[in-house]
Amino acid sequence: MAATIKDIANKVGVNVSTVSRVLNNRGYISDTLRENIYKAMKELNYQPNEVARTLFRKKSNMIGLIIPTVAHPFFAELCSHIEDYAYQHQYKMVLCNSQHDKEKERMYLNYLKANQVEGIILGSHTVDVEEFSKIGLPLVTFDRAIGDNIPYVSSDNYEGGRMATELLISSGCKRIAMITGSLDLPMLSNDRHTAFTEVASRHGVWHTVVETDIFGFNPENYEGVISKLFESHPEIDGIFASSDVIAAYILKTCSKYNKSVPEDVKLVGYDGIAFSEALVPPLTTVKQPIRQMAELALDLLIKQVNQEPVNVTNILANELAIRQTT
Amino acid sequence: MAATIKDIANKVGVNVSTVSRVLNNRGYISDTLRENIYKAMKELNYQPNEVARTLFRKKSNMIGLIIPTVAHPFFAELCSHIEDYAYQHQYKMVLCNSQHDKEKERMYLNYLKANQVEGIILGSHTVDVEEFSKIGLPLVTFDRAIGDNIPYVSSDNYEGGRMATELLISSGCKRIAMITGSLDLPMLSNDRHTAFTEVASRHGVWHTVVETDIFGFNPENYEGVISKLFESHPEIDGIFASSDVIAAYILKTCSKYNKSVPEDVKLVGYDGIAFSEALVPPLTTVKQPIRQMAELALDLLIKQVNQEPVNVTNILANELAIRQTT
DNA sequence: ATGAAAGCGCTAACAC
DNA sequence: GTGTTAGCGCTTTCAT
Repeated sequence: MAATIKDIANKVGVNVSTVSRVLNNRGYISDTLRENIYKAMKELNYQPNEVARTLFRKKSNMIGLIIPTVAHPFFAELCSHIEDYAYQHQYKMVLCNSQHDKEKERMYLNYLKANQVEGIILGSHTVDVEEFSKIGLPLVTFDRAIGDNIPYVSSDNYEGGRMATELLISSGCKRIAMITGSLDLPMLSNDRHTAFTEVASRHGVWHTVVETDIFGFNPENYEGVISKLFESHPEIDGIFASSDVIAAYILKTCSKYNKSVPEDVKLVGYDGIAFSEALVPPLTTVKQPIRQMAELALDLLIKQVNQEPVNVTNILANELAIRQTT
Repeated sequence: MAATIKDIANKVGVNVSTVSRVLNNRGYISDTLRENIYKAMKELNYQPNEVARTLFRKKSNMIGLIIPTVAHPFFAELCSHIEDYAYQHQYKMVLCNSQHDKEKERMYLNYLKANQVEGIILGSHTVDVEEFSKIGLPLVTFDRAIGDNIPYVSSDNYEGGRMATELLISSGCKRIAMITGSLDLPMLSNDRHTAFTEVASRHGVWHTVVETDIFGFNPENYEGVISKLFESHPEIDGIFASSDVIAAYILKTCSKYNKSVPEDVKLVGYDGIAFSEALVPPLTTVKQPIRQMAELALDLLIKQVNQEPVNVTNILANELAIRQTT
């Protein structure tokens, strides 16, 4: 059994409140007593029980992060940055992969609430909006506007889509396609698609859009969808992928169909994950400021915890990283 | 303020212990009372405070996972599977990225202990072994044997290295290289390297080994190291990479040096992460059973929590996935 | 400068 | 069947 504050008090022959005081540096304690108490703590290898402290203080120093899956590199990087920044702010992070499972998401929401997390960062939401509102906990979402007073952070999706599409067109593409994750979810990232069609139309460029499945990270599905596109529209000479992962599979499929990139088809991805640079050829992509997004999300969460006002809309600029697929 | 058990008791006009009883389904409660209590809970949107429960029960249902960084795809997949399996067992998971930072790792260790996690899964350890032993918490490590009674799980690194090297040689390679992460850390994955040199020597095949930096996921470093190898040994016709991420950069560098894979140089990776299939050409690799490793690790942890005996050594077989780089 | 006592929200003897 | 009480480990008035 780990030593408690009582053990320390008994050992030194003082009251627990005295020990508590040195623990929290409150009030006056004679130097010798303080020394003795520190010594006893060392000897008994004492560590304050943070659960008990949390119960009393009503402050857990813990946040929850709910994302579809950390196995997706974009979320992995996001998660890594959030954890990093949380650590700097003395917060621990419980990681929750919803797998787009409504039930799991709901369970986690309650779980987190019951465990007194101070707030939740949401990169996934399949559960109904009301369930979030009634949770009564500070919330920040990624790429989802789910309520008038729930702040969200996202990259400038429309502008990102615009840049990608303009680049394709200015590079000489005449027949362009967009391959995107499901557009069924009400996500801000759907603006990438809006921009694509608007820009292509404005330039009078032939274009088409194909959606992959809803689960975002399903390679078999990607390859099938892309192959089908190449079969039905062999003349396509430019593709905008809504994520770098999809772009990687496009690259793979191009190789299968003997199309060289960027000569036969040009390709632009989205996200700017680390792997996009390792691809052959290195992927031209719309680079989201992942680290800033992560830090901003946590800042917004902490502000809410501290009852400070926050902006609901938080859109960060992307950077077009022109590499060798365009 | 969230409703407490007291609020429910007051509302229904009973004692808190009665409410607690229905909460925990203990003892006899008249049906009508039970109904009333349930109703009150619904109305007040009551949720038991798990922090209070943890304090009393001395059971937090929480584990800690310490890894170098979840931004590395291998750890991302591992983490995802651990979380998945933990959820199935009613455990929550605190994610800790040590970034190979001794101080951060140490802090997290204490943090987790103080927060009464039931055990820790360690995919990173820069801290001294004694610090782990004295933590007095169930522990399971990945790829690291840090103590006689601390169970570890790993893939069969030697056998993996052997298969990879034999494949290179049987495919006709005459001058082979291994590019590996730092060998300075006392990790079991170093056996991949041992196997490489032993097998190559036994076959009388010329071979060389180059180490990248210690931080495992540093692209600039990878590219430099690989380029240097190609400059000094242009005749190399086979490479074994100690991770798929490194293999991806080798592929990229091959393209830079106009070496075609697998014609000019053959390549075998290690890990079997999702991305290895998306590469062009799809990467031949030693596929670790990541999901099983994750589940086994948690099983071992839970067994320790329940005071059940466990095997210290837990080595799982790899599968050689022969794709198109050999 | 230190101790005594109450209480954070919940559970579990022990009464009756 | 239900209430009373003590206590999990800690912090914080309020005394002295």
